[in-house]
Amino acid sequence: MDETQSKLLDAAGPIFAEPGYRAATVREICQQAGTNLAAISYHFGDKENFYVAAVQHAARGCMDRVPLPDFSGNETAEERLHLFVLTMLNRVAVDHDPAWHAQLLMREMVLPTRACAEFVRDYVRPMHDMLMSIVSELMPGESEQRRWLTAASIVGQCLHHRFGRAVMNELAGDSLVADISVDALARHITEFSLAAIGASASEADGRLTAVKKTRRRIDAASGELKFQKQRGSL
Amino acid sequence: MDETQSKLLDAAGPIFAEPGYRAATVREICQQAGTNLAAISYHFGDKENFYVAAVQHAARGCMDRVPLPDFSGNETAEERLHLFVLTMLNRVAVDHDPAWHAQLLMREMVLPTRACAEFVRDYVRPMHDMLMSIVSELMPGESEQRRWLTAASIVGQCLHHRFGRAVMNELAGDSLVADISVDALARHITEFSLAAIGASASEADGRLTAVKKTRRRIDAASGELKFQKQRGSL
DNA sequence: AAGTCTATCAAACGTTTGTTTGAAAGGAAC
DNA sequence: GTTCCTTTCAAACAAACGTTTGATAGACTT
Repeated sequence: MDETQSKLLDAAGPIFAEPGYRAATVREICQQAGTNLAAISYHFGDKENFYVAAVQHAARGCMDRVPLPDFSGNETAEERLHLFVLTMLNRVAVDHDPAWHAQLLMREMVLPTRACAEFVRDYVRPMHDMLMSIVSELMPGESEQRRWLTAASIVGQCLHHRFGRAVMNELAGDSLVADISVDALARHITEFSLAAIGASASEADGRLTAVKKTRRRIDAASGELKFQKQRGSL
Repeated sequence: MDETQSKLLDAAGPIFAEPGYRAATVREICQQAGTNLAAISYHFGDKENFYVAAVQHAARGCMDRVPLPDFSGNETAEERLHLFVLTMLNRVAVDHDPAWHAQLLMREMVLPTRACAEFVRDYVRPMHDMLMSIVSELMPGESEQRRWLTAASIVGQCLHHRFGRAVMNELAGDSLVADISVDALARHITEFSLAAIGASASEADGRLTAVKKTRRRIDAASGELKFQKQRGSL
């Protein structure tokens, strides 16, 4: 990977993520990257190809920063679900140092473009497969559609704390009710879902040693985990 | 309301909803509305004010089409939750005749603009209050934050079938696993949430007469309830 | 040392953008 | 019929956009 291309992709992320594709100008991106105006056309052909590359770049960055947990094999399904939820929240709901990785990917999810298929294949599919295997183990004998719906319920709970953030902040006002740590959030979603499935949530709550280990690893890698306020513009 | 303004707002909805604010041109909107190019500047000042008006217009349209249920008072909390979920899904997850109402509002939710505060006040807040009262009745004695988290879990499940639709279609491929009716979806989310809360889901499932009545009313008002594929462009 | 390929640069290109302008048209009031 | 106010219209405006151009400099090959 050329150095100029890296600089362009890094500079493009926040600009594509914040005001969107159309509002982002190649002039601003190039200026931010410290390159010439013609650099994008030269290296990527045109703006649209460059955007697709930026989405892939964001997906790689997001996966590198918060990798999927690799289970040793002796965790219970409940523990694995808790770890999955925690990982997912750290990927999408938490603003890490460069916050635009997740922002750009979430934009791609709601407003899919040409980059969507690849995004699903590289980023979404692995998470989906992992969750489906956990859910299948938690509710054996159920139909595939019921497991699919259950997975959708779990994912929806996680994603809501990204997509609904602006509205929830507006809704909560000065109340501290929406101010909650990622760990508490993961615990709630896990217990909520386990109770819904019918498994014993309290049973899973007792032995979460593996969760604590991974949580520490994520904390160390990502530094600040607090939520940020966001207010967009037109 | 002037007739020209109505025509402009109606024409603007799908154009603002589909490619977004920046990509929408006043020329195309005016041409679609059959008005002169200067009409938007004349009646609304500038494009940004006009966009805010379009969002308000969409919110009114969406609330008129799928009004909140007015409970007679003798429904159980479980029935009320089921009705609420069904209403919410019909508002956000289903593409009605003019599909752009919900599209524009969901865009406003994820990418908030100046129109967000008013959108929350008029559209989101009433739904939130209703859900919170139901949840409070379902889990008495719990802290406000736990009720808030529970409400977020329920709302997140509903919204996911709008925000995650493109990705879920891509994920499901040719499989029919993601092809599900709104009624079945509402039933799943309601049972899932009731089980999570700890209330008896089967108890609520037995007597859903009020639900059936309202569902018929919604069906009659909205006609086609099937999901639509959507594939965006840059 | 001459030739070749690649990357960068300032400048300019043609288009499209939101907005403004001044004239023209339509009523309502008197 | 004259005046006044609102609305519509075609035309033009300046600004910003993505992209292209031709020149320049450097690195590598022969």
